[in-house]
Amino acid sequence: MKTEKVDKRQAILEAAEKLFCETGYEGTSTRQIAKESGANMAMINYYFGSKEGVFVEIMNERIAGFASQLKIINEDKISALEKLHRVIEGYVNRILNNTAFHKMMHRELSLTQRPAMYDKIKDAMSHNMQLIDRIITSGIEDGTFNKVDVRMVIATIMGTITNIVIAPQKVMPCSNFDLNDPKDKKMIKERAIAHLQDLTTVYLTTKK
Amino acid sequence: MKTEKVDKRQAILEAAEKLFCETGYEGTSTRQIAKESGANMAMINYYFGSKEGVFVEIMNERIAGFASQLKIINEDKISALEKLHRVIEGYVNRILNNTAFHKMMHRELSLTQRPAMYDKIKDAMSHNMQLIDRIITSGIEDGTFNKVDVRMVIATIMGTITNIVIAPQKVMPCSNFDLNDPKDKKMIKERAIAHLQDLTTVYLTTKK
DNA sequence: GGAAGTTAATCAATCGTTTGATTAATTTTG
DNA sequence: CAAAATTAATCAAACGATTGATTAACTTCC
Repeated sequence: MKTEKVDKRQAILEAAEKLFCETGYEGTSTRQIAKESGANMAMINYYFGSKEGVFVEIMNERIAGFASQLKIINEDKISALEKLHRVIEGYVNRILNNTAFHKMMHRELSLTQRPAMYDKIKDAMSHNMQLIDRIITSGIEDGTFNKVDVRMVIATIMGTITNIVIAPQKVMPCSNFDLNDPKDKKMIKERAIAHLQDLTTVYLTTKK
Repeated sequence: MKTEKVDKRQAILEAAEKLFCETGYEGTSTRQIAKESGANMAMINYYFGSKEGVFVEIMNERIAGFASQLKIINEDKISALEKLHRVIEGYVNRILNNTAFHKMMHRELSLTQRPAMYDKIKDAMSHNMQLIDRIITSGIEDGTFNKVDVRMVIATIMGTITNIVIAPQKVMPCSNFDLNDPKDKKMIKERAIAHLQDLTTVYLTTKK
């Protein structure tokens, strides 16, 4: 018949991610997920075993997507500074294209409980960190970068982006702008990239 | 008798804050709060009306405490850079002395729901933002600072600190350090302050 | 004695999960 | 090929447990 083959499994994942982002993991009930996805409640346990199973699956898919998006930045042709700039650009774009998920990820990361999720998120993040660490360290070693606190510089790069996503009203408190509006998002992206590239250039390469 | 006058009201507040920090607002039950504080469950509603009332009271007390701690930085004697450095020092100390609360605050801030709390936190934060904004803007106006994206610089300062608190393993992933250990905390504080002061000095005052 | 503080018991509502039955699709078999 | 057997997907209903909140009785203290 009219085989409008709606993939309920996928519908559950998408509805759950939306709800987890909006109201948090604990704040979202399986009944809400079922209603939002148009699936029966039992389908959640049928496909994912449990509510937490849904969450884990969302994380797995996202992290896998992120990892595959990780480009090979280490072309020997370009300088450490250029590599860093590309990482910043990629990182800003990635996170600002998935603001809701990124907020959720940080929320769960800040919970001491749920150790499985914590480790999963941590591992995914530490990979990016090591990438940035190697770039900055190599720049220091070949003398193009100043000797700086590498881990703190990384905290600055990641923290700046996260701050923009989590508290956008803090960046432009007066205006009624919206990260969901593509026009506003584009503008914020450009500002963030320009700022971080400028900041790192000045801080890492200015000879005192 | 041994009138070790235990203030149940205060005990509830302290237990609730501890639990909210560890397991989140939704993840903490009133029964847990009662057990942890040694009070009867009805005491929670007797003193605070509701579970959310406890949360609001915690926020109110914390924010009030923070506001009173806000020193008058605007002595005309010192330069904009010096003012900024003092703000950084104060901000790092304040947040790293209340890491658990700060984590909880950010978690709640990242939830679209609970608008009352959202506004309360936002207002408390925007006050600090305006302070930093005024300092940087005045520095730009009198020519001692470069023309920078002020809001992005603020995002960098706040984001860096938050990043350290929320994901400490990202700062020192290899070592088994602990922000609850006073020795480690002191070290991280000093590194964060030194880094942010150095960063802002170089970025804001280096003539291109 | 009366207000404030405290308690155990209980409330309706909601939680995540499970059940048994039913339909739809696929595979096996004669 | 077609009937039978098997598997996958879906459903409404209900499960026991837990939720935040409230009640009414009791104690403490001024």
